Amino acid sequence: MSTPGSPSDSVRVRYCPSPTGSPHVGLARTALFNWAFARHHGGTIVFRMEDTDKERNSSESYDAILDLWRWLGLTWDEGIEKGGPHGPYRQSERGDIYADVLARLRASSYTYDCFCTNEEVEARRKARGSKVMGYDGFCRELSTDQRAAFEAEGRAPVVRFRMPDGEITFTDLVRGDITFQTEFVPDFALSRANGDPLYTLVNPVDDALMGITHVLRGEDLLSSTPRQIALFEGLKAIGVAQATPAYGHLPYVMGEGNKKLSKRDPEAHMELYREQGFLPEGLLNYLALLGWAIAGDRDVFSLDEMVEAFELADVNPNPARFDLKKAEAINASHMRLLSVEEVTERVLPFLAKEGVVADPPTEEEARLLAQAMPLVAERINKLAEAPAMLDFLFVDEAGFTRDPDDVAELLDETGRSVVQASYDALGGLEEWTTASIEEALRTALIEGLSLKPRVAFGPVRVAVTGRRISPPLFESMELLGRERSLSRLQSALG
RNA sequence: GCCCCCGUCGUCUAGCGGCCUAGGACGUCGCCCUCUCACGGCGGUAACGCCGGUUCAAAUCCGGUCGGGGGUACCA
Repeated sequence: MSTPGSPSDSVRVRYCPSPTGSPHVGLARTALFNWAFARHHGGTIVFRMEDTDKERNSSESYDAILDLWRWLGLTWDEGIEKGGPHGPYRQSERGDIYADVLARLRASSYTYDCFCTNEEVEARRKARGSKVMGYDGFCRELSTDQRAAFEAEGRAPVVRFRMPDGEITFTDLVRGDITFQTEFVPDFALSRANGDPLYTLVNPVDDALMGITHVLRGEDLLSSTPRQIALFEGLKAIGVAQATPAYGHLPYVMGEGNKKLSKRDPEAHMELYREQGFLPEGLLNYLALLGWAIAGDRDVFSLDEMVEAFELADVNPNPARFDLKKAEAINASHMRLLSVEEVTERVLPFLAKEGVVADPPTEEEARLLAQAMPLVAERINKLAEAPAMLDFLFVDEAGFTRDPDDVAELLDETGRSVVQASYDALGGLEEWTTASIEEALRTALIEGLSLKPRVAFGPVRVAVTGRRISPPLFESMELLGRERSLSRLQSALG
């Protein structure tokens, strides 16, 4: 399976979302690529929660992320709710670990205490006319006197990492070699003045402690990579890290225009797609297409096929725009891959939510549904489209309503005369079957009234199903039954 | 400003020096099927940002340029 020099079964990757806000498509796409990569190589997936930001964390978000991951089927082997040898897996519970690492780092020459305020740094930068933003290294070589003076002022230091001189080159797993001159990478803070560790510290520390071998993340983190690589040298020196992971930066998922899909954009939220009735496998298939292709002439595939074929070298570094239309088309393809029984199964929660059937459905409802779904399954592209197509069959006569717009358009005077003729033609039918209904109506309307089919059946459809759009009319009437069908034709006249 | 990334149809992409008068998918347009819708079928539309270089040969390699994006925090 594994070849020399390529990732082997020792691959360890991680999901590390922070529970702030609702899960984003970019987050899911990144998770998917990590998942596919790890599964392809028989590796291990660690799930940890980066909940260091006390201000923005929420348990709702935490739950939403786990819920989403389970729905999508993005499994993991170690971490949140699973445990493992490197826990705890919530950063909020790892304070002692970070404090210890920070203390050891502070005792080394890799860091130094910095007493500067942002204002002071900015003032110095302006005075110097420097083009490089960020910290200027002022506190790098503080004398004991200077230090004492700051402390006498009541200042508390942040711990800063001392970037080495020279350049840092790494081989990005999707982009190839990337080099940064460290003069453009300022010394960065690892902790706040109050001692709280920052993301810059905890993310690499956890990767180190959890033995992460491959870090696949968003392109937005590309420019922080030299800092992490430099930090890893320090972590290795103090015995916290064994090795520096390999990094791969996945392309952005963009929204409309040229902006990165932002949290404020409703299309960015994964819940939306779930609510609309996307299939997890359909959504994931589409997400996979954002930066990866299984073949030149094919874009519908299963997750198993993706795992089989996925290689990081094939990931396209270009940013990709999220295209709802295509996402829906891919989803529709997956819908057509399901059996009617499977579609029925998946549609059930949507029907229950809309009150079309009980939860769980009654025996009678289940029976009707089994008859109706073959008509519906092939004409919906998302699960949430089902209730509107089916409710006319399940609603009782007292609760039956018609779409006002469709009524206005199709049940005008001529429309009602068509309905009347239909009522007359069907009233005496001996056998109530799709074929006999169709024959009777065609005879009465097409031949009798010389109407064009679409003109003839439109009003009948609205009368019986309440909508201009419905499953096939004659089949629908058979399922509805003679009594209710006739009663609806009748009520459409009044 | 500075640093980094990116650049093939409207969109997602295939392409890794000759198979390319550039392929597929979504979209879009036209037609067919048809009781609505959806499906399905057929056909059309449409791209290698630009300029140099390397080479017998470049969408593919190199340089530049232009354009887009991101990063420049005691956020993550």
